[in-house]
Amino acid sequence: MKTSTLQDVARVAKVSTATVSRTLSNPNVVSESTRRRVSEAVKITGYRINRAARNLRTQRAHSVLVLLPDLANPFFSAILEGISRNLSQQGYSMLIASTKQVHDSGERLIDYLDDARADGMIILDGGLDADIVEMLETAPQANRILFACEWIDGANFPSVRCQNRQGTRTAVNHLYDLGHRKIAHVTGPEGNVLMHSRKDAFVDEVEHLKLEQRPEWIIDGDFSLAAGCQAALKWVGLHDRPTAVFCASDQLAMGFIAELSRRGFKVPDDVSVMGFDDIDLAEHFIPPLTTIQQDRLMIGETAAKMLMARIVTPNEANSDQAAVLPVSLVVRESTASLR
Amino acid sequence: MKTSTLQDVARVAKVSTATVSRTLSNPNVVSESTRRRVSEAVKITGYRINRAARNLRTQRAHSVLVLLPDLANPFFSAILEGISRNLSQQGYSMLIASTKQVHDSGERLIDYLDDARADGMIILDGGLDADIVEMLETAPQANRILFACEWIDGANFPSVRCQNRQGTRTAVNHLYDLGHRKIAHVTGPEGNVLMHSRKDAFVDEVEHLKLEQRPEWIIDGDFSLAAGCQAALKWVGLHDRPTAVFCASDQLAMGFIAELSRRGFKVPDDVSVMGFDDIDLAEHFIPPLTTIQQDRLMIGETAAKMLMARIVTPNEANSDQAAVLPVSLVVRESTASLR
DNA sequence: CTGAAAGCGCTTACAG
DNA sequence: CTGAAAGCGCTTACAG
Repeated sequence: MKTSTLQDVARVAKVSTATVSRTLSNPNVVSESTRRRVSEAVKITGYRINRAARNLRTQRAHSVLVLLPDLANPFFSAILEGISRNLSQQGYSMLIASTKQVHDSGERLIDYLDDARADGMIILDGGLDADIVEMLETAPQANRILFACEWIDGANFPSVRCQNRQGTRTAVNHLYDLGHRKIAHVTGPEGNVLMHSRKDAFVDEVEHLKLEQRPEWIIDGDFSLAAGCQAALKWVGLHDRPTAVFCASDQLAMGFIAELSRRGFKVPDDVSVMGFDDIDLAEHFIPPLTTIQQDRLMIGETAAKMLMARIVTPNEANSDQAAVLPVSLVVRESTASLR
Repeated sequence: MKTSTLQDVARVAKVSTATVSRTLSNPNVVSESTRRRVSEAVKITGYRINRAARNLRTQRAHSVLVLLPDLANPFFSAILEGISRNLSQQGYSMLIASTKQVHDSGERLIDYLDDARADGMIILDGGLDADIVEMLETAPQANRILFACEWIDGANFPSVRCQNRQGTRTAVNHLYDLGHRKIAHVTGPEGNVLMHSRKDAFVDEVEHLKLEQRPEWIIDGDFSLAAGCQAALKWVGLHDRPTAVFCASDQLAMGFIAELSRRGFKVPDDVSVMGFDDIDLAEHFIPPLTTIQQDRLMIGETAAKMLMARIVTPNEANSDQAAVLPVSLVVRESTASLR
């Protein structure tokens, strides 16, 4: 069974293909009777538009590429959901690839835009190499590239992110309000924009609150469970242990707590621990994790919306260079008053 | 800056577009000197193929749709990674959508194939409505549809899955070998093929080992953390508590354990608990989870490979109707000998 | 080994 | 409001 084309519909409806096309894309420019005849013919023939043909003709791929650092990282799933929701609403498809894979396959990121596979891209990876960033910046399609969650310092791409600094301040103040005066921070990976943003805000706030600061209370991590475990060992080894620890991600916090309980420490009795993100697991963890919530669904939706605006009306760009979405404190049971 | 086309390359190389096309897709059918001239011209013009044009001409979308029940579920990320790896190797792109979203947007799944957006689809959702399944089965492109992880009982689609029955048997025997004779099972969601497959295998194996069986030792769940918590409450309420519990998913097991420790029970001291899947978190959980490992990366790769074979050579299909991938027992600390 | 030409299935000025 | 015609950028028999 051959799938039917505009021609087939036109023949059945006894109109030209132009008219069928118009009827389908802009019904109110044709007459009532034409509309009826065409929609009847569509039903009879079982016509489905051929997107490849439309894409070629309109010079639009009608799809957007989402670029992740790593497909296997569950942090991104809710963001994808948000992006996809907004995209499909506008008849766009979502293409997914990981930075690493694109690189390994010898392709260049910009190829996706160059070869008409995608009309724009949302990049969730702030760790791109400098030469790749430069290639993206100087590309003619640069205005159809947008970052979400992470971003590139110094580059001029629009971005969607959460209030990393504000969230960090809120976290430190939550611990402060509970009476904690010795607070440690487990950081994200070196070089990561989120890591720096949160660490800087942490240092600032601790200073602002006139709390004691020690270099060994800033513990290097990398957002992962494993790094959280490592950090816990460092904490255990400190002579003068902080009574509270703010971790740059929930995964870090979970690893931290896991390792501590393995060694006989209790959270929050022996130390209060906070995360950042509020991933699904956070509320089911033992103990349920106090954390800073970012609305990943909204980050995704906002990113898609901003990108689509730039794709549809490329001229009016640069009106919204960045969207910074609010975060909120979620108090659960991994933090407690200092006794 | 306009992107250059085959025409531009042809002009610079002083050959026909046909020759350029040949050189690019099948270099060894042209002469050495032509090859040199063309690749020189490609470099000069910065030519990138226009995929929309190629797709239209070749009647191939060069992309595959992966259909998830739910984008926000982290269980699938490793599978996507596997699929994407294989696909991009063959120059194919990966489109992602969720069953729910497609349905909500008023589209039909088969549209993706019908309108030349995708050449095939990998469905990770065994819970499709019967009418949708029928539409897929009777479609002309039915042979380019494949299920992975889950499948549809009674439908004739090829599928990739893990050894659900064998894994379950292995789990029960692990507990048996540790001395447990009273073993409970927390199931997946009613109606789910994996739930039935694992539950049936559980019942069979318990019977085969001549263990005591009681209806209340089969606890209804649904793969989620929350359901695991619920199940734990049921276990606590039993007069004669099983000494070991096999959960149909890791998430269930984690919820189960979390709720138990909230109530002062210790795992594995008071009860041994096992999961199924071996998700990333399993080894970092407290206690690290004994579970049945399925290789999600390989499931993804195998699915992509099987589908691509059917897309490239549609005729030779039906040679491999199902791939059943091995699982393995991973013993950690959530199970222990009965004392 | 190479070129001229047709055509994939649409959309969109242009003319009426 | 409608149709004839051009053309998006490729690939591929066909002929030489």
